[in-house]
Amino acid sequence: MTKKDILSRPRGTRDFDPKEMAIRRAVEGIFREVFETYGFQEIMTPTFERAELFIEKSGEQVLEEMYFFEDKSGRKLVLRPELTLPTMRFYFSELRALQKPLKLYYVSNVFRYEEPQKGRYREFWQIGCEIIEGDPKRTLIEGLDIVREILSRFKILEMCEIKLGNVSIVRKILKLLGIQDDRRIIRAIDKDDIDTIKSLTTERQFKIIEMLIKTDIEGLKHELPELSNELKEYERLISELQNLDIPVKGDLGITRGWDYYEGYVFEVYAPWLGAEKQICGGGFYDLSDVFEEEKITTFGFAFGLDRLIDALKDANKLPEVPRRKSVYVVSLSDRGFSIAVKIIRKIRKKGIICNLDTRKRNMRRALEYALENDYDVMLIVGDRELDKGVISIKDLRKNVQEEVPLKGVVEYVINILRR
RNA sequence: GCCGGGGUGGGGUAGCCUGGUAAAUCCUGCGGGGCUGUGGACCCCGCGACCCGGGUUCGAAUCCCGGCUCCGGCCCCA
Repeated sequence: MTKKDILSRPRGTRDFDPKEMAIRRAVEGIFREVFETYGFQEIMTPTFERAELFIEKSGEQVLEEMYFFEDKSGRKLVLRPELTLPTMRFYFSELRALQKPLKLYYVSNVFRYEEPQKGRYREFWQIGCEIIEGDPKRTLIEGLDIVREILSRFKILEMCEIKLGNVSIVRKILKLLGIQDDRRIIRAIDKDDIDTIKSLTTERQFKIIEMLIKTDIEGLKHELPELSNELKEYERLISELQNLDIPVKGDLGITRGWDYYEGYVFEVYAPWLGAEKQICGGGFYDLSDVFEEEKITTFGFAFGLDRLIDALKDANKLPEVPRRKSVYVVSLSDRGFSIAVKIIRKIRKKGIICNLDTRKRNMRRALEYALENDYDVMLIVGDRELDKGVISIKDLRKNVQEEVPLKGVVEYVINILRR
């Protein structure tokens, strides 16, 4: 293990410097505000879970894409690859007594063992929510309205696409065509892979699946009259959402993780991101079999924080990071330093960002430092001042300096910062 | 798992094709000084790097092989 090895990060992980963190916190803050104004409450679940929680649904092979390990007593564990299953586990084990609809949100890191590339990391952050129990139609409208609000707060609503599909309809169509849960076809539908579909289907099946991909509702209604009620409802819902200024587009080709989704599903795209342009996805799901519980209405979605931030950067729509007023204190002697510590304590108590020179810089460099780092005020605690019982206070914005008696310093500083 | 392009001080780079003078360019950063206590300037000094391992060669940052890793594209995506 060389020094270089020790200094390198695990593949697919990132460090965030102060500048980046300020952006992330600002973005996160907007999410929190929207979720809370919509009546959601925050939860947090463990970073790792029993592997069985995730295997139960999709089988052992999903371990391939997860960080899997055993603890000292041989318990099989994984770093969580998503947050819907942990949230529902939490719900069924401890939260079921809470009143419904239960609206929960989370901001958490998740882990997937995949090849990193643009917009894909092995550790990334999801901000999402779940709505547990409620009328499905109202839940969908409420859910998509939050998505609309979030996109609107970030000023990218008009630039994004929200596509609404329905995996139950897709499933029924395939069943009516005599195709039984064929993952290859479903995958091909998701990717608009016409050639694969053609090679796997008869002429009539192909014709109808093509209608499905194109979301040709009229054509489907004509070919599959058994489904006309559901298709009509789908159309009606889309136009209702549009009337509510939620710009969804119907797209029956959206299949998402076929495994637990059921009913309406949606995805949000930021088309300017290229290959990995999906920034949000979700829908209704059914985990009753995993937890051996009665079926209840559950809906959720998650934004990929990292991708959203990429999208905001590329579109030049990053939220403003609020700037706080700040004070820099320079002391030119050890005697001055201990006086400075006492003064700075009082200023900090007022909630003002305050820093002091702990490097023994000379006056010139200290001033340069304060200016380069955008401080508003600089206090000079030097022997010359202390002999007179004062402190020099420099307004760095106006470039004026005054000597102020020790007792009046805090008030004087606050006064300058108020301007 | 596959394909393509990269990895040179803390950050950004030149050098690589066409190996060679004492092992490296420029910008920036950082520290100090000029200026013994005051404006981001300027000047000076200092700090600091060829991803790792093998090979070819008298000689490798440079060429070859392998690995790691980063970027991008596939595959996959609970």
